[in-house]
Amino acid sequence: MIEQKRRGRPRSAQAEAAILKAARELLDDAGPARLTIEAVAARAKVGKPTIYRYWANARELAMAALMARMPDAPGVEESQSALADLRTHVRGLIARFSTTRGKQTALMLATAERDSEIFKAFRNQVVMTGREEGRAILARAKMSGEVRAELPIETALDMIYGPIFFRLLTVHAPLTQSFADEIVGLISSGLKEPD
Amino acid sequence: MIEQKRRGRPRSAQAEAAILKAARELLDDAGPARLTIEAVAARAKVGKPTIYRYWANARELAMAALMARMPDAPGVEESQSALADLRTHVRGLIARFSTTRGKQTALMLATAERDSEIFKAFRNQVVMTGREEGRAILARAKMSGEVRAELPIETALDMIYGPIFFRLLTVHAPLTQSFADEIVGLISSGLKEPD
DNA sequence: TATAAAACGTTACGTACCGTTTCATAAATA
DNA sequence: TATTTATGAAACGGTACGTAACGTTTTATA
Repeated sequence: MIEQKRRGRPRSAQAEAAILKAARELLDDAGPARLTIEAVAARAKVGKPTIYRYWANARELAMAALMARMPDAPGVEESQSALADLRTHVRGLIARFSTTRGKQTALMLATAERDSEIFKAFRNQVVMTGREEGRAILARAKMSGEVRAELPIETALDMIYGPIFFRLLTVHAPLTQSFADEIVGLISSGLKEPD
Repeated sequence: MIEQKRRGRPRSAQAEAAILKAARELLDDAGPARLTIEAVAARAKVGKPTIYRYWANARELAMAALMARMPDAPGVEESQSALADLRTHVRGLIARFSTTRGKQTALMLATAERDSEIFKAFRNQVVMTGREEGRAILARAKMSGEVRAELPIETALDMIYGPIFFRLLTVHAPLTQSFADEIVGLISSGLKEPD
């Protein structure tokens, strides 16, 4: 992809940065509900049309701002036990999502328009990359025999990410590190009486 | 509770019914986003203040309309195997929630104000009653020894409801009956190689 | 060097809902 | 009959939307 030089005045990277910065500040100060285009424009000292040139509406802008914020998953180093790595992975996941930003991210994910492009990008970045790592760990666990070969990996992954998401959104119970341990413990040993 | 006769003109049960009917129709035709007080008032041929006399805002009205719609859980009859009953329970859950109404309900749950009274009522009706049944089944499974005594029941419940909720909201994979079977299978047998 | 293209900030516009208030009217109790 | 409360209709001020028009600024191209 060669960068084709457009004819007229180039877009101001400075304006874009100011918009994203203002959006982030509004997310922190006032929450996603008060992230309005007009408020962002005022705060960033930018015209509304400039914002609409980059994003279609306030939701997309919010997702962009959150994407720029969410730290990447730290990445789990392989140890001898894949299940131990899984535990580390889930613990990290919970740590990252039990922040204000994490909650806002989950809420965004839950309420966004399902078929927009930005939603897919958002989902891919904030959910699916973490999921990739989980999938790799489980695959490794299969190889090493720590886990049975017929394990339905996708379902197992949903049983890891689903409960975290669930607690984030329904807040019926706290999202603690011990929850991570229980999830992994339960998924690895099942409910049956140990023989 | 004796019904204390109020002094003036009584509230019109007919108006309330018309409002709820209009709200349900709008949910079906246009989705939760287009359920506005003005649209409901126009459709129900009712004044806006009448609506506000019953509900504080459009979200509460939407929850009320959905509550009136969600069918109660059918209730699982006890069989000899508690785990078989659990499977029936989860299958029923998925059947009820993979409808348009189920999706709207999940969305409502995810986005509602956490501390409003109506939210608690809503959550209690659409989530917690089902959860009660799941909890009872798991307790029975403990009694019968189908499940080990140290099982963290609340976490196990989250690992049942969480994944369903997760797929409903992220739509990364379909919500099928076989998903129910996999969840129960996975939770009851764990990931370990069967010995 | 002139021209066309594109983005800029400003301002204004019409639309959609919000939640509230006012009003005359209807329906109940005291 | 007087009082009280709910009703539907209409209008209110307010917020935010998304778009269009404007003149200005910055760039590539002819």
